[in-house]
Amino acid sequence: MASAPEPDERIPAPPWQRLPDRRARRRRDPISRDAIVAAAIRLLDAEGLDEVSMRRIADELGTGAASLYWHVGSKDGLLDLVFEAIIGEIAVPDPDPASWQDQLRQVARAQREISLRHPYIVRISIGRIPMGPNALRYSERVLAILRAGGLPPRLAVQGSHLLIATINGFTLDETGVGDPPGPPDQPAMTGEAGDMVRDYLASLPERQFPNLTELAGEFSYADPGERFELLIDIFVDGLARRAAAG
Amino acid sequence: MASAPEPDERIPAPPWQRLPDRRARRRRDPISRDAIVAAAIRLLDAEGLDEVSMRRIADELGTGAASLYWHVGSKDGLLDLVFEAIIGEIAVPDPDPASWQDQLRQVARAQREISLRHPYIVRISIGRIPMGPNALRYSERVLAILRAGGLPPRLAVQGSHLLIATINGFTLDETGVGDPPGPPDQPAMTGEAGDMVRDYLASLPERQFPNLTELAGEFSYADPGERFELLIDIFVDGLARRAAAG
DNA sequence: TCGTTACTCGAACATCGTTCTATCATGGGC
DNA sequence: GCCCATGATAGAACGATGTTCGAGTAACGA
Repeated sequence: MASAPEPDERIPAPPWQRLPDRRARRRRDPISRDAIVAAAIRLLDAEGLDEVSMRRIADELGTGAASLYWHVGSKDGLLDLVFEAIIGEIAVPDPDPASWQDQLRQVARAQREISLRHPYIVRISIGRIPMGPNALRYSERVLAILRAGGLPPRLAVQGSHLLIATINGFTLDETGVGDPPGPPDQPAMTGEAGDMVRDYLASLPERQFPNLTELAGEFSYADPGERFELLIDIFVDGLARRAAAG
Repeated sequence: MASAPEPDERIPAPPWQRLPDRRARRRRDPISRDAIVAAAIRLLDAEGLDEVSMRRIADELGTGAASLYWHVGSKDGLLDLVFEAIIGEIAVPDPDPASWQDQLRQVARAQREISLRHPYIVRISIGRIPMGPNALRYSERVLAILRAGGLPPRLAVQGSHLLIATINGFTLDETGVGDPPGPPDQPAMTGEAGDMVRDYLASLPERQFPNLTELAGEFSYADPGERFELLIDIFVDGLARRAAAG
């Protein structure tokens, strides 16, 4: 590319210029829709869903809350954009008929990883029908894998739907308790809190809860990763059997 | 099918309980802990989660919002009680080793029915570890079924956990959109909204979304009941295979 | 009868999402 | 050159939320 004079190139003011001294820093970084979404995600990751408000996001950008509304319309609109942006992070492999089950497992793990990196998305997704470009691309590519695997139309559509919902249920359980840096007034299911649950279950009246008391140890020893692998094993196996039977 | 009439042994309160320890009711005034919970559930069923505030509940009882706090401590504490009350509605059959898979299906259907009758409980349950007496009874009885089916300890615990989470994921999807209770019990993804989704998917660029455009029809004709049966088939089958293998 | 305990509730506080409106900056048409 | 339509900013305020405070009331044991 040669140096053709572009019409909209902005020439920065020379550093020695002191004429427009009236407002030295008048030209602040323009807040854009993308900048707002980025700030929101940064804040959500760092502080959790409950700590994020329009005013907090605006603070992060050095402006007021009212300014955001010109760009994103509402908090709900902003969360739509956040959801779309995050769903765009998930990578779905190109379909390979020979290994569609393994590919489904890959997709499941990728979705879980995203849900762990942004522990609020499942809660954000709740009232929303995901129909942005990234969401459509995601659905399209999951469907492609299932169809390449030979699933009939209805089973493919239902299967992709159920896979996503199932992972969401798991992730909701996994990330539901405890915002990232918040003081654990609610015990999470790991570590110290897991011990608390185990001890409490073990302390129950044995006559009334024979299984809970006997199996209390299993509750504290629950490795989420292991449990997730079990879940996708169950799901993918079951779906494959269903596909072979149909 | 009904809950077992066990001798009511005293269950100690879990260490993270957030309710005030008030068990003495001196007067027969219209306001009591039970009355508050009942009013909250009535209001939640009628108007949906977003429309329910402490002031609205207090109005329903002919008093002020501040009066509720002496009984339930906080809104979160009240929702704990609501969750407990609703989980108490689920009936879990007595274990029968010969038909544990069918019994699991029964449990799954019962849980879904509760989630349809009170479309807000899944969202209420999110930050909560269900450890009230009714929740414990529920877990205990589901565990009993799985153990009677011969599942080893860890698989039984993980399986019961995963079953509940999976159904929650499904129900979240089913009841997520349309918070106010629509007069028809038909979920939100059918009828007019389903047609809208189908038409939109069909209108997408075919080159970029070959599967979505081709299968658009399947999206509008999604019967939630059929899909749920598919889900529990997949899950129970997969779990049974896992039990036989291990 | 008195005092302590059990309970009620109006008023107020902080915070939330959102709207209103005044203002600023800038670029294109005269 | 000027001038105004337009894109964009942001302070102030509205109504609603969960929650706290504290003064008030009723009832029972002593």
